[in-house]
Amino acid sequence: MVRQLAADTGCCGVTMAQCHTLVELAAAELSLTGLAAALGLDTSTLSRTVDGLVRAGLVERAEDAADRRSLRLTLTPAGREKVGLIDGTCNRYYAALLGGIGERDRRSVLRAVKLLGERMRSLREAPCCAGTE
Amino acid sequence: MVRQLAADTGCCGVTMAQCHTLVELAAAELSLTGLAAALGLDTSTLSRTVDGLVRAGLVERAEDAADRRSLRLTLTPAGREKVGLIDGTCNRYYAALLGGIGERDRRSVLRAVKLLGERMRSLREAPCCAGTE
DNA sequence: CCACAGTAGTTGTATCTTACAATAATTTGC
DNA sequence: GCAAATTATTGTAAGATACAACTACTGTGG
Repeated sequence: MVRQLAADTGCCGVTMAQCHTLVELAAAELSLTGLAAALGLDTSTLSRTVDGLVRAGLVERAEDAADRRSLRLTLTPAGREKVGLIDGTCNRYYAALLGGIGERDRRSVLRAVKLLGERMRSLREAPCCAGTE
Repeated sequence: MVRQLAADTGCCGVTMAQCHTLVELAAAELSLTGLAAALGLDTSTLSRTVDGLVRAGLVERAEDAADRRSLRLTLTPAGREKVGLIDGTCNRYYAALLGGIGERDRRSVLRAVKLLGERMRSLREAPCCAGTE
């Protein structure tokens, strides 16, 4: 059962939700609501996710002097290190993914993914069924 | 990217897991283990997912005459109707997605997605963090 | 200035998704 | 014919997520 946990938390030792949160916090220091908006999740969800990250010593909750209701969520050094690890893993994965694709195709794939991403953002609707993966 | 949009709620009134199961069953009548293999999930998970679909009147569990341990999982008429609905929704979504992309680009996007899919399947590793967005 | 409306986080509760382990019912292989 | 393998179900456990209720604060209009 411990093994299951390790396997399930295959993202460099954190869960997916934690991973997304860390990466988002690496991009910008945020409040909880800011984080929720950035990730499109509920604040209650994020509050608990952040709990886990704080317990893991990867994130710190600091008071915002300007608004005492608000949090300033920051990565600890360990948190930054973890993000580096995550980035490395992702990059290696993408490299492996693209590595098997010819030079010319690769360029077109990158462009296509960019196009699709933009298009998806502009639709921003609840779709249905991810399709063939 | 896929995950972000595919996740979240209501796939035409069924959950995501149910949706995947239905679509898989529409492609082929399967046993529980067959379904688990097709979807890469545990049989216990699928057993419960199927429970829900049976309760919803979308799937039927029938005995397999040849092997009385085994199930023949089949869509009910309502189940088939639901799959039609799902297909329609997906198709409309994809149409909307591609509709905003020029004719020439569209072809390249389709090809790129195909390439990526093949490449991913051949890697088949724990991916770690869906990446940006 | 102060009551009251609005905002930020947390906690309670509920549902969904998933997996591993144990179990019951069968089938199959020797 | 019995031991070993297979099929499905159930028990247990964890994470992800949302909505609603609650607390603590901020900011405004009288």
